[in-house]
Amino acid sequence: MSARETAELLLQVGRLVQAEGYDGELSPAQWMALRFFARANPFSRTPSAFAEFQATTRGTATQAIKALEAGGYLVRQPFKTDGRSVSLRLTSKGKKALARDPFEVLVRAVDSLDATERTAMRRALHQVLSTLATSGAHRRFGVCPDCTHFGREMCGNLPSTGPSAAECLLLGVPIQPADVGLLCVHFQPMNEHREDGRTP
Amino acid sequence: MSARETAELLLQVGRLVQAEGYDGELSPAQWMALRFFARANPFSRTPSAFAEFQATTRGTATQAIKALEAGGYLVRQPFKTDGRSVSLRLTSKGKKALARDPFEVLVRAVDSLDATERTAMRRALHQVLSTLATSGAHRRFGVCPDCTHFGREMCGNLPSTGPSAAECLLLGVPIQPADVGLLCVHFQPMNEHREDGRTP
DNA sequence: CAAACTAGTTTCGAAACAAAATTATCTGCA
DNA sequence: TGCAGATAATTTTGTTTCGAAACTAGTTTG
Repeated sequence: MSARETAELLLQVGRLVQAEGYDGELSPAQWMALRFFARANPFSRTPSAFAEFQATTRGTATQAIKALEAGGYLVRQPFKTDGRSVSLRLTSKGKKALARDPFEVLVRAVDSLDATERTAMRRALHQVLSTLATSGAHRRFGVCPDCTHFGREMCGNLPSTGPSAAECLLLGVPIQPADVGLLCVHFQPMNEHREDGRTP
Repeated sequence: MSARETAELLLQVGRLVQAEGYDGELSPAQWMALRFFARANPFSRTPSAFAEFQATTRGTATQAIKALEAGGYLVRQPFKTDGRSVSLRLTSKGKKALARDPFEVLVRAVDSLDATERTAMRRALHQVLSTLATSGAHRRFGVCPDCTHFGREMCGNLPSTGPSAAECLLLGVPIQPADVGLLCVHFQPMNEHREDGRTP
């Protein structure tokens, strides 16, 4: 009983925020893309990653990106290692636009909650998202500290290695300190039983 | 910091559920309409009320309703008191369709939370919605027990009036016991300071 | 080197949308 | 009463978004 009511409230919030997204310079999908590329780590700033994040198709994702690029909010940069992939990055115009993001009203609304309520909600939402991700076919995005593949190297005793470097164990590459808080496509949540037989 | 993260999670859930809505017989907007008319009280089963609930225009709302009517999920019935208004009602086919609502995966996900988490989230969402509604120009929908206009008549001492009837003080009409838990357009939340000068 | 695969793009038709115009009905005011 | 303005719903129009499928180009595998 209460579950249905709560779920309806969740949907209401989503719908309301999406409706807000129509005012202003960008469309809801374009705002979403701008937000994503602002929050995604270097591995994840690709059209495919955004498509997965947005739970849509690559074709649709391309169109939102194309519009943002034409408007001067994003610039593309081909990968060195893989000629097929491109990396999207926010321009200064893109960064400035984020300050006018209609989504900010939601951030402020959440901010007006007191701290315990906010953390309770965050925990609950995390769990709901996990449940949804396993029931559907969608990938979850997360940040390094919550990820199985995150290798914290203790502050290096060897002077050659820098002090306390982070590393992605999946890709075997170092992670810049500034990037550990960004979203990643390769995110694999820790401490989760996988009931299905999927191999990641 | 945590507020932004939490807000992003909210948006994620919304997007994910909307994407689920594409599989099956109805479109996301149509599912939303079906849900609304199943949960709205007799005053509120109109195209205009749905448009406000959905934060969209009346024209768009009409189209979703038209599709549902053509599919045999809804039937219309003109109001007696006002020749302009129509009341939409779910057919048995509409009710059966609700059981296949893709939104049910979210209900189940919320249901997998433990009780304290769930109520905490519900309270938090309520407050977020209130904040959003006052910041934007949107009306909140709610149920009688939370509404200023709800008049609980103590169980009538006069034998002529029925035992413990509910009444809407705004409209001055009795409310069926089955309807007090349904959504209402005329909902006015209790115990809320209005900082703006709006007169309801 | 060829086949299979992957990243990204393009194209196309269907649906959803907002905005404006339209019709019918109701309300208020003289 | 009669007329002006408001309201409920619909229709129309043009735009945007979306998914699906076809397509290009680079990469990996055998």
